[in-house]
Amino acid sequence: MDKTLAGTILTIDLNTNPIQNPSETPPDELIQELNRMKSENKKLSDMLTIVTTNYNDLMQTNEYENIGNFIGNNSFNHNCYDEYSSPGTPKVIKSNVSRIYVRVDPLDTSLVVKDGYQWRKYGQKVTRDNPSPRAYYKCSFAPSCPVKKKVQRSVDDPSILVVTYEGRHHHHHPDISAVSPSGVAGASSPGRIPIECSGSTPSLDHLKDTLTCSKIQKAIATTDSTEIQQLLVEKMAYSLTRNSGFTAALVAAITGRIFDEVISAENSGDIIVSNSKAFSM
DNA sequence: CGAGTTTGACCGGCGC
DNA sequence: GCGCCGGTCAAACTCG
Repeated sequence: MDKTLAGTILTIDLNTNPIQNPSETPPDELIQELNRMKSENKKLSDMLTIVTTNYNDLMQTNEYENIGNFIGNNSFNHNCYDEYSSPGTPKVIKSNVSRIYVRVDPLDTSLVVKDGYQWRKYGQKVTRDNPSPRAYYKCSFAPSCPVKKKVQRSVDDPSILVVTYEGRHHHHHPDISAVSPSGVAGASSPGRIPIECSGSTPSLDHLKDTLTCSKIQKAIATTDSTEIQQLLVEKMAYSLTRNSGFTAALVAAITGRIFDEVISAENSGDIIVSNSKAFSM
């Protein structure tokens, strides 16, 4: 278990399995920006602000449907969800609908995605445009919870499950510890940033409940907490790992910067990581 | 025995 | 109006 921040970021890089979209153009501007910031030895908070701005721009200008999350078998993935309608239709924002992708074992025929919530399957159907069946689930944790999800294998790549969430959970995450080996949880709630903190502080709990992608910048602006900033770095790094070039640049830039701060803090006796569990893998 | 899954039937929206 | 298709229902079934 590597509990260092640098280890966390590197682990994100190793565990993610970005699938390149052929139409995707590498965010060269971001790579250059990160390299420039690192060379100028900018402060982490400054880097976050700039990266977040570019991150939001990237998310808003993508022509293809929003990202997904690419992970190993039975792991949990998380990301920042834009809420688009299905591909092929005009880019219309559809409320409370999001889609993620999960890489699974192609030989595993079960349509099960472990996201920490409890789901009840209520139907399965073979659709016209995809030979693999689509499974329908309702959230069973809270009787009144309206959230549904649909799980179906990608027609292009059977090793990828396409999970479509509809609605938002209006209850707390039922089992935050059982979600993933990384201990990162809460991402099945569309539009929310998955943050887990074993030592709950009011500020972190507030973030956990209220942060959305559009609020990242505000959060950065209103907090001096290195811990929260690091969580945001993790969040953005995860989302941007679609591009291997950018991933490498991001990891190099941010981990280099964080490592510098950690080493500096250790030398000075300051405690930077107040909640190591949030970063442990 | 209760909770979850399976699966065929049914319903409603949409295009022709 | 009709047929197609995605989504949902609900009885039967399975499992712990």
